Amino acid sequence: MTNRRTNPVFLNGVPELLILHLLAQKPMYGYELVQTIRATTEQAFEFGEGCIYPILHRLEADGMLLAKTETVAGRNRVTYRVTENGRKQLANSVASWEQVVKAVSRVLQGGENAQPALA
Amino acid sequence: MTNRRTNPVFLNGVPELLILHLLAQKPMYGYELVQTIRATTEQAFEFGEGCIYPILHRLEADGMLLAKTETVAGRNRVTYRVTENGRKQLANSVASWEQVVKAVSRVLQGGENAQPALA
DNA sequence: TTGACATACCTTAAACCATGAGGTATAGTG
DNA sequence: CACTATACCTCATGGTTTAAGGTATGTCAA
Repeated sequence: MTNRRTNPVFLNGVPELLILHLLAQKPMYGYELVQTIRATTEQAFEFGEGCIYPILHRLEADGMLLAKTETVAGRNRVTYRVTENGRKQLANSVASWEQVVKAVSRVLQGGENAQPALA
Repeated sequence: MTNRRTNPVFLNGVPELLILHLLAQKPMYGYELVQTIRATTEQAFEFGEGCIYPILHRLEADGMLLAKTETVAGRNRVTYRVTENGRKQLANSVASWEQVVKAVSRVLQGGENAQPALA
């Protein structure tokens, strides 16, 4: 009880989707992604760095992202951009997400004319 | 890897949401819920019984559902209906889900100067 | 000059959730 | 008699997010 979650419970896979999309728009580094997601969703999502960094590493290892390390103002930065495979993966993820939204809507809106599943 | 999942990866919390909604429409038993979800979503979701039953038990323990056991044609049935608290919880879950959808849309549509799309 | 804060990277244990496989039992069909 | 459908259930596994921690530099104010 005392469900003190910072984020809603519907997030499985969403961080990866958003990361791929944002990086497809413009190369970014991890810390920047964390801030951007929080700002763009108006605090609806607050994915911590412990969520974002592992995903970035995994996507890079899977060939979805390319990393470039640089030094800016004495600090390290690892900037990521999506590869061709990453764009394909993004398209799949978006389609998958839209399918989920559609399926949930179908159940939530099916009130009266819901057909009995069993005879 | 061969990502051979039956369901998409975006499902966290969705089964509970659908269960609450469906039971708010009409009392049902577990096996019926499994079939109904699969039928209503046209196979988009196929939540197994290992997913549904634990949720039913937890929701009942939390006072969101009321169970009634009966015997039909020699077989046991446990029919669930939502309580007053269950309906409140459902309203919260729906609101939460809509917030998630909205937040994801905001990110996915940002960057391309896209116009607000209507459903 | 000290301390706080923002930047920027990272790891790890724990919690949570769906999956997939297994188990029990009855009724009906071929 | 075997097989399928119904109807309940549990459990180990794996994947994902969380929350907390660690490292280090630059900036600004007291």
